[in-house]
Amino acid sequence: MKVASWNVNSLKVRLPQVLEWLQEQSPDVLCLQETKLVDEKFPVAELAAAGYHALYHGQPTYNGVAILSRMDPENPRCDWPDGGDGQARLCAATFAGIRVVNVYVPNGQSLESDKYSYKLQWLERLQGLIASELAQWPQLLLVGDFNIAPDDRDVFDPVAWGEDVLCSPPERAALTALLDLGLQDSWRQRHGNLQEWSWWDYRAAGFRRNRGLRIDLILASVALLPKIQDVVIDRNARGAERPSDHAPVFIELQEER
DNA sequence: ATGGCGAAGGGTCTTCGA
Repeated sequence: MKVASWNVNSLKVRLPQVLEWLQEQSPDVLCLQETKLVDEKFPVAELAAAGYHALYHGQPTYNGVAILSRMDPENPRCDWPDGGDGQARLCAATFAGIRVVNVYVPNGQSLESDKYSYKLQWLERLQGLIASELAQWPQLLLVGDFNIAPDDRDVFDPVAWGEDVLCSPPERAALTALLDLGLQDSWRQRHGNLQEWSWWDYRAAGFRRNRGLRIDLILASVALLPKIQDVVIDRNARGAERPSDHAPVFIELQEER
């Protein structure tokens, strides 16, 4: 099974690229972040024509997440048990017994911002949600745009970036707390000390100069670790005409037999 | 050289992203 994650920075703009990528890579599941679409405008028909079901959870202008899948999504859920806070940043479903939780973690803006404390609160709530999901589905993938570079190997210039937002100790501790539930950063696990990025700033020729961060992650529960065949960041998509600033990331799992 | 791009909504600019 192939499960992918991609922050598309507006599905309205990026739909042609998404359809092309689905055709080219044929993932079983593609989790999207920053769709920036209200549900009424989600391109259900175009994706169905490409052979994909869609579970989507949007809002006007900001955020928005979706899960596209070959299989019908089982036990779908969007947002929190209490109904959330109006920010469409989470959806989940089960495919062939594997729970896929798709998140768009708040950016945080700066350490002084209210958005930063919201980010830390959001991550703490996510920890509770993942604990309960794991209890029900030991085979779990937590994927998405985490807006956290796990450590300095995931930053093009860690000295310049320092402990600023995306790299601050409290954010990294929140990520560690998630991992401590029984998850691993699958790309890092597979690739040792390799340095690749999943996001490059639109400004300052970030992609051309390969100045980026690895903030789009696929966390796999320990029950899935023996099944991992490969984990890939597809930087080709970032070089497209009118690209998202994020590249797709995907994991390939050995099929049950 | 600390700003540079891109998207959205609304409207010729502001806010946000990371």
